[in-house]
Amino acid sequence: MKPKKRTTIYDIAEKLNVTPSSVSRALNNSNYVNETTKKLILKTAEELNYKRNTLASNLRKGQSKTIGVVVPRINQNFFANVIAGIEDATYKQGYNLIICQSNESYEKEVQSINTLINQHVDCIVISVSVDSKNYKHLQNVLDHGIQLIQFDRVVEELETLKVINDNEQASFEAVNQIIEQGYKRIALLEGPQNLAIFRQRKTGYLNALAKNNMPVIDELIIENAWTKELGAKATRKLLGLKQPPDAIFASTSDFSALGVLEVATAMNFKVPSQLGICGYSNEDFTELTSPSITTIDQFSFYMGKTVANLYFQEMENNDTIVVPKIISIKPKVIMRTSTQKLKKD
Amino acid sequence: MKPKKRTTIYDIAEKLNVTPSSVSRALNNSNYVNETTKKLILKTAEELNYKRNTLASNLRKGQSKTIGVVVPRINQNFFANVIAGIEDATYKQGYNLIICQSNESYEKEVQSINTLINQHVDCIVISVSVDSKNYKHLQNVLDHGIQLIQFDRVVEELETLKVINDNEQASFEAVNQIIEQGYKRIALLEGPQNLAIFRQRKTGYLNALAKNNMPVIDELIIENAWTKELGAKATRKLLGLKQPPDAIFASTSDFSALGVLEVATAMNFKVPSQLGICGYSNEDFTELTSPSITTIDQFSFYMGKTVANLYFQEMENNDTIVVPKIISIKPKVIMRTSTQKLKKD
DNA sequence: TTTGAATATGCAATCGATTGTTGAAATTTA
DNA sequence: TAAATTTCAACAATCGATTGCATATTCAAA
Repeated sequence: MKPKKRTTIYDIAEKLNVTPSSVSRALNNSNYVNETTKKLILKTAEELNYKRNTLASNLRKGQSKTIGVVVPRINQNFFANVIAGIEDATYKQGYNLIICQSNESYEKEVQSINTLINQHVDCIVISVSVDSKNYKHLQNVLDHGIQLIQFDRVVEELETLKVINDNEQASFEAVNQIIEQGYKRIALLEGPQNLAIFRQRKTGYLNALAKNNMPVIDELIIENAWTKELGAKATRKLLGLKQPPDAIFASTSDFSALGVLEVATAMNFKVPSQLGICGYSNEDFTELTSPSITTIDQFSFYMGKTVANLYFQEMENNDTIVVPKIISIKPKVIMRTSTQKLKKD
Repeated sequence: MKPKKRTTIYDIAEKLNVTPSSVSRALNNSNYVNETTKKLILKTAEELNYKRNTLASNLRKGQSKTIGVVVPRINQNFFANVIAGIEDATYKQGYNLIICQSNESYEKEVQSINTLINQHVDCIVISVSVDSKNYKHLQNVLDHGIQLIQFDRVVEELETLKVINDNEQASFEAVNQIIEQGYKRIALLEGPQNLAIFRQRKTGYLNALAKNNMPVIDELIIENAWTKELGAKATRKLLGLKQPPDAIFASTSDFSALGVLEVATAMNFKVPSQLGICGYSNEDFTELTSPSITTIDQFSFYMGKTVANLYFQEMENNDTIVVPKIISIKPKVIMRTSTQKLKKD
């Protein structure tokens, strides 16, 4: 590929015998150019197939109109939807998106952050990896005067803009509904407790038990069961107990819930009559399994849009002091067959 | 957010009483700096929390180490996986990804391309939208000396690097296997024929019929049935025929196949005994439906990696002329329950 | 006709990093 | 000791666009 010479404002200027300044002004639709000259410049630019060099422009203007996004995995439904939502909103404002995935690795997360700082992005949007050990790298973002917005998996101690789900409330409601269906021994598959979202979901579970005067049974709470495989493993253990649970709340993810369902089916536990199952995230597949899986919808696309709009909104009152703001979106329990012990009304 | 002053090479230079040139050379690990000075500069850079301004660097060097990606939808499994694959490979080379989604709209596709040209990306990777009317915008990419790689949905007339699936062959094999299972009247749901991939899949279908001496029955070929809803609609029509098909090949997508399955179930057609169903793409959900859906795996993640590596490879022999190269990946038929009319061996 | 304002354009510095050229100092070789 | 060579660092131009300041031109008002 030969690196072709691209037309610049100098080329246009030379051709028309004006200065680059005027060309620049014309292209930026400034008032300080004669209407006739402006039209002529625009026409010539078109003819020469001129494309502004954003690099140069950004360098001069000290901003990049670019937002960096760091997520654990691009190809996970929830994150893909959030990104789609962000893209949808930012595109309309003429902003670009640079996407990085951390692959749940702390090192890669740090490197991604550094790249984005180097790129002079105007804002960094992040959902931290499980593996996140500390938040020096996030502090660094702030130190560089770059707006930082955390979503979903947030570091609570760090005071930044945040868009989160009300995990505790959602979890509380889900467990409540499970109890209403008549389940008595509800197991919990919990996620890595270093992440706030998983702690909150656990709290919601505990609160629901307490409200219904149900005891907390330690052997029914399984740590770190947040993938399909770990969910399956946990289920094998749970269903092998002397007193197995009659419902399993996979608070970590729908993938985990899928593991539960597969093992339950293999072990000949009838779902939902003998075993209720509830997941988290409303992945597309949850309505396609048989039985379909009860889950919690997080409004991921909307979440993405909210993140983007939060940024634009904060941009506007840039003179005032930044108040760490938290937007909490209330997720919705999607009741499906896997927890329908009672007949439907 | 106050736009903080960031440390530049000038700050470092001033502090150490050397010139910016030396700082630059030290940071780039050039040999033309004294080893002691180099260490000192590196140490000071660290202390001052220096981060290279990639904009300036890129402007000067005339390259951006950035690859632009345009896909119809980010949050569609196939594309998300391809992107993840691209990201995986480019990240290792220190490249960044700018992602745009066309939302299947020609206008947005053109705009996205223009943005990427402005951004001086080194390469543009695209899978065109259904709505793509012409390819002036793609030609424009080439005119600007930017490497262009098309994948999956490619414009055949345009001679660029391409990474595609062998759609015809895959389609041929799938239909063959369906025939081997004993199905006699196989319907085809075809996609918009302006896209080559859909034409190829149709050809594969026709070839398989011909090879098995089976007639082409016009009323069994349904145009433009490429979403879940259109797939469902087509199925209602097909199953209402005097002589309904005993198998439906949704060559367009798994979503379409899902529509088929739902309608078939609703209309009390037994799958696979009365009706065989085959989709395309191996979306995650296809193994979770009941029955699970036979489909074709396109190795999406691998496809992404291939695209990225193709670029890096072409970069190396940049002095030679660019030969339009096509890499064809052979997809794999995933035989599942939905077409298992015969007992398994 | 003169003054003043409004309008248009040019000049030159700037954003931050890179790099070819040049020259001084240090080192090696004769 | 002188000459030749190597090593290191400074200087200055450059990438392309933007913008504050200064100047020139035009036009209307006095």
